[in-house]
Order: sequence, then structure tokens, then C-alpha cells
Amino acid sequence: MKTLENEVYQKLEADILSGKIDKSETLSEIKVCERYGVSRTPAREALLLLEKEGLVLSTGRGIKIVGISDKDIDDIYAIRMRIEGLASRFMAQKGSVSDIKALSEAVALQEFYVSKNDAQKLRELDTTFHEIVYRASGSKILIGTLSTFHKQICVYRERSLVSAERSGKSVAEHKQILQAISSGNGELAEKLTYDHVKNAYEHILKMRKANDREN
Amino acid sequence: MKTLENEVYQKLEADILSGKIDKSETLSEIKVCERYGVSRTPAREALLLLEKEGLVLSTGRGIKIVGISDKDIDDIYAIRMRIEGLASRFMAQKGSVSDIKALSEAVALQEFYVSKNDAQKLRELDTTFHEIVYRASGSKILIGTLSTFHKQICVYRERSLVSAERSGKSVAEHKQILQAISSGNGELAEKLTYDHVKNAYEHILKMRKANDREN
DNA sequence: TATGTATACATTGTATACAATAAAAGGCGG
DNA sequence: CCGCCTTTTATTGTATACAATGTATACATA
Repeated sequence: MKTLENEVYQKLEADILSGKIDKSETLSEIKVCERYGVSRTPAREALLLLEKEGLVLSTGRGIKIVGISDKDIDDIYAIRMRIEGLASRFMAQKGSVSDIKALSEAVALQEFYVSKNDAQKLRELDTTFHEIVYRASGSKILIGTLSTFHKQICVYRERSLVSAERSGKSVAEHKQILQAISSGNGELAEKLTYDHVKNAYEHILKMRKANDREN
Repeated sequence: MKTLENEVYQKLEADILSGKIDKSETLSEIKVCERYGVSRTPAREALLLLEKEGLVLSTGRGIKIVGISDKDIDDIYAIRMRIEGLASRFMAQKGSVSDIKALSEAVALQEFYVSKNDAQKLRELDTTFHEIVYRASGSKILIGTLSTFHKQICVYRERSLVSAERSGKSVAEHKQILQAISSGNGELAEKLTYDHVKNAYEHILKMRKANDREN
């Protein structure tokens, strides 16, 4: 089923997560058809997947956009703090040489772009780093769970901008995690990843507060 | 979209998880149509959801049944050990009086059926107990994640039978968790839930070993 | 005015026809 | 006999017609 690569699904999801479609709006299958120029079947399938993901809610009379709230972000981070390290641990225990090489290259690139202060590239590489760890964990369950979360917070992060200060620290943390993984120290890799996610979350909280003061 | 209540989806999922459909079998949309007496549209939607869940894999030439492996069970328990307690913690912090009442009734019933040695009812009530905690956690993200896991291990548990010994202990653990929750002690509720999941997992490992010796 | 009921309408659910695709089979020249 | 190209065939992807559903509205009646 290529439908998981369903273009409508991906576009609509991105549009919801990025706020391009306002949450006050009420969708319908037909509206989705018109918006993306397809017939009802692919539109329906996109909506079905989004509903399973909890991003929309079908009420029988139109489709409500639910999206991801600040509370959801809090919850996702609470969960990630507890399980993201599991992926690092698994990778440390069973990761292949090529996996570790790929991760080490990602970190090297990150260090380069930190020096260049290229926020865009750094965001991309952050995704790359975590995605490599997920895949290399060898756990279908973790990959599914963490990838979904990552997708959902990714767009949020773009909105909350990324400070140069946090970027630098984040990369330094990645480097530590990489070292723990490549030396096969699963215990340490898990602990360091917990710290990493926690720091990222605390940074988000700080930014949120700053934003609140603005408004 | 009532399609999340899609009968084909639920039946096919149950048939895959219970092993009623063998993993060696290769499905196709048409086969699903014939099996459940529906047209391609609902069959497709069922397969789509199952693929997102990772239970089947579309190869372009037929649909492979992936199901849940022992390794997946291991991973799910590793994750549950780390986050199931989060739901208990949230419920302890924010659960309504009626939630706590419902949970306390579930535990009372469990104690009754332990004395009656009714394994069937005990399995049902175990599901009830955990589902109440999930909902009362007030976290859409946790509900989605944990419910999916619970569904996936539920059928597995049925196959591995439930020993009377473990049932009794499990209910005792539930009672402790309930007490922590109703006294608002989130910290303790999380810790006790960790222990509970860990004990359940260790029991599964023991049963698995016993099974292996048989074969 | 309040309430019950019929009806119209918007929306979703299902079936099916047709198009696109990609793997397997078969044939042809080397 | 082997490799390449064509043809076939199984399967999925998309569009659309029609059925079912449920909600709002208007109207009749108490």
C-alpha cells in the first residue's frame, strides 16, 4: 500500500501541524478533495490515517481539526524522556558498524554547521541524527512510536525558532551520546539521551514563557 | 469517520493477532473482500490502518502479514515499564472522583473473581483497569500509545494462558496502585506501576521458557 | 409557545469501473 | 543456453455513482 506515502496524507498533515489550516476550520472529505485536487478515495484515506493519529476528529457532521496542543507537546516530551534513551541503548548494544559510521558523520556535519550558524541545516541534521538512532535500534515498535512523535514536534520546533545557544549544546550532547553508543555503553547512552531530551524540553518551556510574555 | 470502528479492520486485526490468519499467508485486497464479504473500499481502509500499525506490509505484489513477534512483545514491555506509570502519575494528579471510583470498583470486582478463580473475567477486568487509568490520565498521546500496545499484547496473553498465581499477585498490585492514585501520590503510583509491568513481563518470560522446553 | 414529525440537505459509507503499475511469463535473437 | 524485450496478468490506485445516515429546518398540531 503506497498509500502510506499518500501525498494528500503528507500534505494535509504538514498543513495541520504547521498551522496552515486553522483549527477553527471544519473540513469535509469534499473540501480535502478540492484543496489537493484529488477524488474522494485518497482524500478519505488521508483523513482516516490522520484520525488514527489523533490529528483530526470526524464528528459525522464535518471533520474537526484537532492538531497538537502545548499539552500534547508536554506529554510527548514526558514520554520521550523515558523511552528515547531506549533506542540509544539498543543501538549501543546491537548497532552495526555502518549505523555508527552514519551517526558519527551526522554529528560531524552538525559540528560544521554549528560553526556556520546554519539553523536550517541543523534542524535537518537533528532529524537525521534521531532517525538513525531509531532505525538502528532494530525495534519496529520504537521506530513507529518515536518517529510519529518526532514528526509531531518537528513542526512545532520550527515555529518556536531554534536559538544558536541551544543548537551548540544540543550538538555537544549528540556527540556524547554517539561516544557512549560507539563504545557499546548502553546504560550510559540511555542516561545521556534522557538528559538530552530533558534539556530540549526545558528549552522549549523557556521559549514558551518568553512567547507568553510577548502576547 | 466511523471507519475507525471499521468492522473489517477490527476483525482482521483480531485474526492476525490471534494467529487465525497464518503469517505465511499472503493477503490481497480481494482476499480480504472475500473473507469478510465487503467491497474493496472498506477492505483497503482496513489494510491501510493495519499497515500504519505495522501489522501488515504491502509489497506491491500482495500484502505480507507481519503481526507481533516475541521481540515486539519484549520491546513493548520495555516501553510500557517506562511509560505506563506516567498514566498512573497523571491520574493521581488530576483524576476525577468518578474515575477513581470506577477504578476502585474494577479492583473490587477483580478481588471477587480471584476468589472465584475466573480467568476469563480477570482478563477482561485487567483490560478495564488499565483502560480506566489511560483515559483518566487525560493525555491523548498516552491513551493512543498505550491502548495500541495493550491491544497488541492482549491476544498474546490469551495464548500464553494466565496462571492463577500471577492473577492473584496482579490484582494485589492493582490494589496498591489504586491506593497510591486515590491518595494523590503520583510519584508512588508511577513506581508501583513500573513494578507491576515488570512483574507481568517476568511472568511472560517464565511462561515463554516453559513453552520452549515443551517444543 | 412548545413539541412532535416529516422532509430536505449535507455528509459519509460502499460498491464498482477503469487506469496505472509492476512483477512474472513467454518468446526471440544471439 | 542465456539474456533481453514484449506481453500477459495480478494487483493496487483513483474516480465516481449510488446508498445510508444523521442533522437541521420547517411545518403542523396540541
